[in-house]
Amino acid sequence: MDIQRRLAPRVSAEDGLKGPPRYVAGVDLSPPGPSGNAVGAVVVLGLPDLQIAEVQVFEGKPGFPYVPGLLSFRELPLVLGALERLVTAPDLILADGQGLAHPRRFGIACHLGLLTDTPAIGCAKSNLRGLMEGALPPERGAYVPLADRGEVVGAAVRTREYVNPIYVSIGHKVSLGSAMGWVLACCKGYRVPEPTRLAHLAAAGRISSREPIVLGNAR
DNA sequence: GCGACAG
DNA sequence: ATCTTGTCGC
Repeated sequence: MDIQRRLAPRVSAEDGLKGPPRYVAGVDLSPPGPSGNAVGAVVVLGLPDLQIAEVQVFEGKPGFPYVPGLLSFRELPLVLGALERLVTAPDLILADGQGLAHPRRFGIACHLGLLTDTPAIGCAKSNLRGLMEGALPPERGAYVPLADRGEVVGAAVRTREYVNPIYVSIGHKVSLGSAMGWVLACCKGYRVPEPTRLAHLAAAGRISSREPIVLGNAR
């Protein structure tokens, strides 16, 4: 997509945060239901406690199919709808997908960061672009750079001992080193960061609005 | 041409 | 994203 190639140069890898973020948001989109509608969700957490500060959702019909490399065009319209309902402005946004680790260096985290002019980080559960430079040690916090076409586009980060890594890459207004630090600060016992994990639950309707934190495993 | 392919 | 039982506990 030409839009991605045109916007990619506007991504900033400089740290845009003065100190640690006070509010971190996670965003996600549910799969479409029987009606064809999906739900974009945003969950804002306070740092360093990771307590829920606010939850917002926005339901509608995705206007774009899932195409690898074009995820942001499917997910962002509904996610932005949820973000516009926020009262609590996040200092940092975590997206479920890639940032720079993308064929055109413009994954969903870059797109979201530019559109909101907010520091953003991509946290994907699987790899899309880049090869791990070496072996990944098994302990939490270990990481190896992801290289693609001679550039470091992100890192595979072990967020729990002995579990598969997540793929962290820059979205906007953040350095890779800071991004990895904040992602780890957001991981509390699960493979994925709390903000995106909770956004996933909120999109699925498993989190009502604000107060109760639903327990780990239920069906 | 072939393979790979975030959610 | 989804399809699914038993198995394991770093």
